[in-house]
Amino acid sequence: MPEDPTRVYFSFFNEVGIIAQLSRAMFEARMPEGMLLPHFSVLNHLIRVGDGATPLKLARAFQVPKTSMTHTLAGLEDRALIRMAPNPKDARSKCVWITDAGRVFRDKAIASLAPDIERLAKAFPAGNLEAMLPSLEAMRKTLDEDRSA
Amino acid sequence: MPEDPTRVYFSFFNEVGIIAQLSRAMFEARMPEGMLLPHFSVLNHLIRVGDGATPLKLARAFQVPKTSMTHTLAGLEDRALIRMAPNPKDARSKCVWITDAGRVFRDKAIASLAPDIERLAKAFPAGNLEAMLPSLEAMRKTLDEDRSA
DNA sequence: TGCATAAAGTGCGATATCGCACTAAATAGT
DNA sequence: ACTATTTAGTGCGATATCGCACTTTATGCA
Repeated sequence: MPEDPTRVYFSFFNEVGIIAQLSRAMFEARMPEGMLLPHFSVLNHLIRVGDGATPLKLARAFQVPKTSMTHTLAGLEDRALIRMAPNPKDARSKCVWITDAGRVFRDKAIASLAPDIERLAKAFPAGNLEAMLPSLEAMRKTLDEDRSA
Repeated sequence: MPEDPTRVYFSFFNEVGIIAQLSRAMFEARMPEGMLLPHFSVLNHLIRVGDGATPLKLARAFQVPKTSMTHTLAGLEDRALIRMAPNPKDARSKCVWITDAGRVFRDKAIASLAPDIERLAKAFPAGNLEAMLPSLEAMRKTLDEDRSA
């Protein structure tokens, strides 16, 4: 019974959409007033991948329009969690550096999320998720390339 | 090498978030001006699950605040794709019915998405996705129950 | 029955998101 | 070297999203 394949895609994207929504809400419930998931995501990225990248690089990494990244970075800079310096290699451009306060914030945020993760882990062991990661990455890349094409 | 389990959750939610974002953009690129994914999703739901439900029921089905659903339904009603009638069982409430125009719109939308799905299916066969569906549903339900608790 | 509480829907305000178009700077092609 | 084109970032405007508070109706409880 080869079910209507279209249905499978719709179901998949529907589930993914709701999970994204709910997990984001869960994250943001732990954040201090005005701090949103994108703020945290950028800080996390700066630490994991390294800082000094340009806003455009970050926008591409997160697959958001550059105007959205500008907005997110402005919020982080206002709170002194990042610092924006002119790019010595390109005067049109900037470099984004995380500050000490930014590192502290990121660490605290992760710590504050621990209870949620732990609770989730009980119902949904990490190994279970890990198995899905390669497929999800593949799908993300497919959509990504499709978009650019 | 039992990697930091927290990392796994972060990666998972990160991938899911980007997929949700990109797939939504792909969908909306096919929609006529002003029609968004939530509009389509509601129409699709009304057909698949059946219409006559209240706005609150729909809000819960999609895990969005009821104000968001009010907004989405208003858009659909303005375009005469749904009809809102008073709920005979409860004067506070309403019932949402899909119109003929709504059915036509939904069918056309699906048809217009076919090329995208087909393209995706080449890089990412439906069977591959189908395998993930049970896990995704389980995660969605976990988050859902967690939220209500 | 009468009153307190809860629930359904919406108006309003705040803000995140994002497309468009602009400026300034780099790059390509002659 | 000069001009045309491309690129990085952002201001602006439109709108989706969502929290809060309010109205109206239902429900629970004495």
